[in-house]
Amino acid sequence: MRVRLEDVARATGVSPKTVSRVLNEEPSVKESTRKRVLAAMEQMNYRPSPAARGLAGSRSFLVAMLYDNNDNPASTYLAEIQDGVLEACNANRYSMMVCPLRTRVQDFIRRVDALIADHHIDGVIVTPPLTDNVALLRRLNEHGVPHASISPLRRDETIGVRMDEQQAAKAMVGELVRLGHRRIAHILGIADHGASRWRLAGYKDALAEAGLPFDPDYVVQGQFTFGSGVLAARELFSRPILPTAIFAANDDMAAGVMWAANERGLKVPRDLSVCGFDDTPLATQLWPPLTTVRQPSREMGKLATEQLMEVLRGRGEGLLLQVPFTLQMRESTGAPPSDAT
Amino acid sequence: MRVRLEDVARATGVSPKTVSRVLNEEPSVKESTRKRVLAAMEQMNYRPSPAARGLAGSRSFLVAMLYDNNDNPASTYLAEIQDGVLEACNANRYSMMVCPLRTRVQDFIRRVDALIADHHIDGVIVTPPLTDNVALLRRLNEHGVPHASISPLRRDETIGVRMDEQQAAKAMVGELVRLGHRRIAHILGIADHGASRWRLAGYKDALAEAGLPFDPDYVVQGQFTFGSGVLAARELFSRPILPTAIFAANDDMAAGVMWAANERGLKVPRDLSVCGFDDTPLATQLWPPLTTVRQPSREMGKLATEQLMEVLRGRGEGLLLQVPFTLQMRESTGAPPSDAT
DNA sequence: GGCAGAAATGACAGCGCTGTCAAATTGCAG
DNA sequence: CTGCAATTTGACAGCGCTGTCATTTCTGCC
Repeated sequence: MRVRLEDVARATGVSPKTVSRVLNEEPSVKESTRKRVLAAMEQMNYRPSPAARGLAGSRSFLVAMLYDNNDNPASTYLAEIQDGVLEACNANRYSMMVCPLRTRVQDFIRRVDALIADHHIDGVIVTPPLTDNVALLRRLNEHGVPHASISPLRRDETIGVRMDEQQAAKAMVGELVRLGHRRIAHILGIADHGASRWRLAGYKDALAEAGLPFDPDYVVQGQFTFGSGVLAARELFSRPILPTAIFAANDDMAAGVMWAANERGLKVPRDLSVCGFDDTPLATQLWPPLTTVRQPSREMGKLATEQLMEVLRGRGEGLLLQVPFTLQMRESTGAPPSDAT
Repeated sequence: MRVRLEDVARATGVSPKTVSRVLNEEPSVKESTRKRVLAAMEQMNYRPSPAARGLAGSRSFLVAMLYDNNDNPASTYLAEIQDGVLEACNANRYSMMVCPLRTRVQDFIRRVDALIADHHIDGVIVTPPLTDNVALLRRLNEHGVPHASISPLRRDETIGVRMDEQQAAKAMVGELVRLGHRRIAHILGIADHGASRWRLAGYKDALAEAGLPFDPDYVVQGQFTFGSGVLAARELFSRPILPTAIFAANDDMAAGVMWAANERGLKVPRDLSVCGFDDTPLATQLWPPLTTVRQPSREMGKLATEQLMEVLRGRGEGLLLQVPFTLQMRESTGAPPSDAT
């Protein structure tokens, strides 16, 4: 039948417990013994039973990735993160479960309780916007389940990975300034998402640095969706003096802006420059292709998971890493119209 | 501590084994006993330990969703399916694992072996294009692991869910004919994908029904990607007589066609009608919004999983269901230019 | 060389459930 | 009522691993 730990023990001439120690990378095993055991495991193609390990021990070698099923960020974003998380899990011999949460439903916390109780989840990866859900985070702490966050709003007491979105937004808008734009509008994301705050802050920073005034009329609320981008752009187009560039807080809204521009007969980038944030596949599927900020989502999923692993393996506290951003200058941005004041 | 099966047994005054029987919905339990046990479970908030069940029994209550990580169909498509699968799993008290496979890598089959051996996977959901990977299917059969497919190429000996893509494609192209088009081109998907074959077949059917000739020059190879759509469209635009409508085998390629049309100064739909297949979010993020065929991916994931559950629960053989399609007529299609011959 | 203390290993029970098979209970014909 | 089969329930071992604690082996040092 199946090769068991006991079989490996017999083959190596040690006790099952010692093989177990090797398996769990416990330190108190003589190097020579470890080598022999590992060789036998390899040779016999031994594969530990997760069920037995979970039952006997306290660990399940299971990680859950939580995501919000209401305010769904672009699914491509989540899919990429999931890919990265999975990669890191596999590398560490962990398994992953995905767990969509409907935060709008009253007892979504119950789902978390059930998940943890049922499966003895060892650790959790939290994706935006759940990263800022205090009820969720409190619950995870109560359960004593370590978690790593991707782009969390708060930077203290949190491990995981982030990108300096404020700097990125500042750089993006700075680029617009460099192209000659003076009237730059911004479309906000959903109010309480960290992404929205940072991107707005970066926008303001860039204006300040360029000595441009901050005009509240040029900042319109959006919801991160294509449709909200269309509406926001229409609103901006109703201003007495039109902006020459619009920085949308994400790509979907930027796509909406381009639609609205088309609608109004504005040619991008000749009459209006448009840029977004995230660099989703959509960015290169628009015409013209969208200038945006590239965010390495896959990599971020992987890094956050690796930090979680540090904790799970008891190797340390885990860090909040920071990954670099890249500006993707494409054809949706250009110099402002020459007749612009 | 944790409420165990034994605790429920004691509270009900029956043996643990009887509680176990109730838990597993075994038939040989008197109705009155079952009710009492279920009540106690509910009242004590009993949650069975998957680890213990997996260890003692032969079942793991785990389902794996396999997908191809090379020829990745649009990630939104997979995300939707995943959502549906997850929903059905939860409803049946099963858990789900996701498992990306790199079929191009020599030993991807090993990953499947490992998955099944490690986790004692009870059943598998196979997504396109893995549904047609004979090596994979053979392996699953060797392992004796039941599987349900989503849009499989073969219709025999397979359970899961499909859509009549050929009929859908025929209807779509038929719609173009009705609008007055006579020169309708088609952009193929990746050669060995079922989706490509069916959509081509439907295209041919519609031409035949309309009494239009099939012109091989109007059928160009694509790869399901945006870029390949651009290239294919350029090729079509090099024909001595241009088509008045292009039916691309999926939305991404249709988006590419629209880009290429723009490039060439063709106005959609005035000069050229464009339509796709799948109704991904992209379809409504284009300008003009894309006419396409809606495929209920989420629903399909759910239905396929439910069929798998039928088998896992020993309630039957499972069926290959068929779901209806819907034509989404949007603004990328219209009457052909009046000067068209 | 002998001894304390550290390092390495092992014995054993038990995690929470289910499979097997035996026992008790029920239903029903005679 | 009895007897026999069908139905319902229970006793018990054991799935494959790890925690606890005892035991053995190895150090360095007087």
